[in-house]
Amino acid sequence: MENITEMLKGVLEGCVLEIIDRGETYGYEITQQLRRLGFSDVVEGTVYTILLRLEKNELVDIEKKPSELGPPRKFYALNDAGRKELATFWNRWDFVASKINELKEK
Amino acid sequence: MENITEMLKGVLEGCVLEIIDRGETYGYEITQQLRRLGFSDVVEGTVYTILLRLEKNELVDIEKKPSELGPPRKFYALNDAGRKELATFWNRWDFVASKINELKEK
DNA sequence: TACCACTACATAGTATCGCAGAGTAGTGAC
DNA sequence: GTCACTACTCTGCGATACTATGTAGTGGTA
Repeated sequence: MENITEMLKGVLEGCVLEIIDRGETYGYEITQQLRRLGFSDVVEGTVYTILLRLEKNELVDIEKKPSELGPPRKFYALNDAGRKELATFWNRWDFVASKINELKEK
Repeated sequence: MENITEMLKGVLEGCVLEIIDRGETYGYEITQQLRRLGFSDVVEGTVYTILLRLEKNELVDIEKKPSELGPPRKFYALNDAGRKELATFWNRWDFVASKINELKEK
């Protein structure tokens, strides 16, 4: 799917939060998951800027662990604020999606 | 609903296209419709920038008509390119929405 | 030994979009 | 003659995803 960039604004960060909530993970892996999900054009740089933002906003706990396959990994886990933000995100999504679909249907 | 600004990016323009497709209309009226739909914080400035963009991208035909209630109105109607863009928008929306919901469900 | 592929993180700069804020104008009511 | 409502325009800003590039560790292979 082409040119979904603008539509991803405000939702990609929520997707990253959701993925982290499923279990401690790291940037490279998150990127792969998003690509597998269907957002095949998402690149690492995008995910890392989101992760740094989450860190800056204190929504995640971080732990650095060595990898057997390359450089050390930075593992992310949601803290309380992160879980709260995730819930807020889904509320916003449900609201917007329902309104858009309402417009679409009738 | 608060802070849905980012989530509206790439979506609001599509909504405006859809509203115009329902029948020739003008900026002020479109703003009212969006607010009635539930996007109550949408302001005129936002809609007008979208309309100017649609005009610049040659997606609409424009006709100026006098109003009995105030200044003359600029009526917008989709041209072929506009209808094509609208279809593309809904394709993108269906794709993104399905992927997000997929992530949400499982 | 040299090169390549894959893993893994970082960041400066750019484009796009919705929004805030202010202004201009026309009509009618009180 | 002030106010409310209708109606359009414009400048500048903040947030976000993307582009492009760089760094670095590991393992395979020729």
